Amino acid sequence: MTLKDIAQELNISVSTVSRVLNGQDKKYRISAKTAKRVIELVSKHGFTRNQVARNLRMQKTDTIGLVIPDISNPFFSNLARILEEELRKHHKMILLCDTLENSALEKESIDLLIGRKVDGILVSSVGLKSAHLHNIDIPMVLIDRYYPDLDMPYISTDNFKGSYLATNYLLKRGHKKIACLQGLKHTVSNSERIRGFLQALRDFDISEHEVQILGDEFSIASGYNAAKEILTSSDHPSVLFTLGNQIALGALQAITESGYKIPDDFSLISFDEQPYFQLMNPPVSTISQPVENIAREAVNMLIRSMKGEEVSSRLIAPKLIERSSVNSFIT
Amino acid sequence: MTLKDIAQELNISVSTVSRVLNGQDKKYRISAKTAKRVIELVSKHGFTRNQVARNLRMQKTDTIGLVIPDISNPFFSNLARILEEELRKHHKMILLCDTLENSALEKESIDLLIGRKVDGILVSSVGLKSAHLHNIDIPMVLIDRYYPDLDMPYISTDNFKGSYLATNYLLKRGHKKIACLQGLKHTVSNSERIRGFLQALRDFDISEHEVQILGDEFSIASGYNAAKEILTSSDHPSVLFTLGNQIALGALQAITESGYKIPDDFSLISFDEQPYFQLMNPPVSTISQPVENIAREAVNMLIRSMKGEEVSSRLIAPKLIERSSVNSFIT
DNA sequence: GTGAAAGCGCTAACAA
DNA sequence: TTGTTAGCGCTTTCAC
Repeated sequence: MTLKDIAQELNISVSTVSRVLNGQDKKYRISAKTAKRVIELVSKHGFTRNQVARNLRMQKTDTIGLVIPDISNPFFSNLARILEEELRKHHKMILLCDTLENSALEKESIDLLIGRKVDGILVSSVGLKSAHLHNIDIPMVLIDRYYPDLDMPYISTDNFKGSYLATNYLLKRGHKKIACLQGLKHTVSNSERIRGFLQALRDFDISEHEVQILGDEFSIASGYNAAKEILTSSDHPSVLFTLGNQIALGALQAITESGYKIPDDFSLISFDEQPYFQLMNPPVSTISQPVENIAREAVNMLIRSMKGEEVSSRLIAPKLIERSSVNSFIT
Repeated sequence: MTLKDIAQELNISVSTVSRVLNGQDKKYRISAKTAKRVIELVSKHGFTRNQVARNLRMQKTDTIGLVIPDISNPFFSNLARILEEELRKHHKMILLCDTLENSALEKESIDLLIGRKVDGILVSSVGLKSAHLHNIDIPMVLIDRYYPDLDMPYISTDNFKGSYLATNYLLKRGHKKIACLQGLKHTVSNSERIRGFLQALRDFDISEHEVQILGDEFSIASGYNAAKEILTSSDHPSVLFTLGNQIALGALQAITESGYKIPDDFSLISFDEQPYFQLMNPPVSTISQPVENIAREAVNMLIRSMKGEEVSSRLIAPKLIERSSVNSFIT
């Protein structure tokens, strides 16, 4: 069923139908009677107008591309949930692209979104390179994973600060040998967290040589493997600092399997709070990211950017949640 | 940039450009030279053809609507991840609709998807009523949440069986007073789980009056509140059976806060395995849903349904994962 | 107060 | 081997 069908059935023109359906009957001074006839027929038949045709004509789609590395990671699924909610307020739908932390897929996804003429793109870039983000003339906001030197607005946790906070906390409690279990190298989230980690060490006059940095993915498997390696090495650190919630899960699994106890044998602190951390044995101290703020602000920025306004990037400070997974050597 | 621009620049017709871009140059015997000129220009300018126009002309969009109650629930985000991966193999993208467990939003979402002319819809229905799913002439597969008496293919966990399995396990270990913490009433997942629970009781000659059923959402908050109510009541059950992963998280939180120990004070078993359950104190026994199978099969069914093939519904049996959160009174 | 018609960018039937 | 053209369903300018 199309506007044309309705027009024919009522013996009026498609333009009139279109106008009524767009609530422009006042504006075009269409008689209340005609408007009523249209409305009634439409609701009787349950007609929904063809958005594809409309999008083509209007040169906009009311669709936003969401490009994220892994929707099954609770950090991103929480983000997605709020983004969706906020975007709906602006009558926009989300085209979802999960890039599986793969740069090639990310590039491909963005090309697909451009072809589909989305009105804007929210992307949490895998992050190794940003070439595919240049010269895109669709409003775009980087979220969580950004490129500091790319001229494109971003909104993210202040990963440096968060990591500094965590490391400083460890150092103040007398930890000197720290093993840092990182995520995907060369992503900003990871390198900023590493940077914060190293800066805190430096401020405490601890040499980088006393710490270890292991792992290569924001995944359970990577956390598990890295932790296993640590546990079987002769030179034990006193604490593990995991740079993501999934990494922590993997590390905890390895520790549990090996029969070690937290915090007696190893302390643990993790980036990226999740509800289950407080229920672990013992409850795990974490750095909590302002997911809700990030999501709302991202939509805000994108919408403004779509209106042609200038928007400036922002980093939001995370918080330390102290629980009982970190031992203290200071009396 | 459009096909027309390219055509003009090369002094050929749009149809030739279109044909080359669709890889139909052989079919239409377009000279290798012409084809090459097109390809070169296109790659030089980084042209992506307008899918909106193409979709209108082709009467299909290569887009699938995904309608789920809560993308932030790990069960659904895991599902979404695999669905996305599978659909990409068929060159389909996902339009995401999170209904926030709200029937009105679900109806609205489906209408929007119909307007956008998606090629198919995957829906995990909130479930209270199914009226809005009647008379939809787009291929549709129900996933996880279905309507048994609606003539629409579905794929889901066998919730009855899973719940029976869990309850039977409890009963065999001597539990008689069970508190069941349910999710959203009138959703199939919930009512089937309740049915399995009650059936197991009946098979053990235990009266329904000896058990409690509390809660009303698949959320942390609902689990927390229900558990609080149980903990403060005079008539303690020996075990909590939570019907969803989020409910379990809430219940565990309440138990921990109240200072009770699992399984000494209360036993606990939960529907819907997640990685963190094995890391709890103590590790929580669960019913594990075959998420990956469900996702792959859903896509399979939808694709076949889009080809006009008949597809039949299926329930997949879940598994019991025994850990140490359930006490035994049998010696 | 309403209608005719152009055109969004593409594909494909038909023509040459 | 390539071009012309109709038309997908809608919005909107211009005309009456």
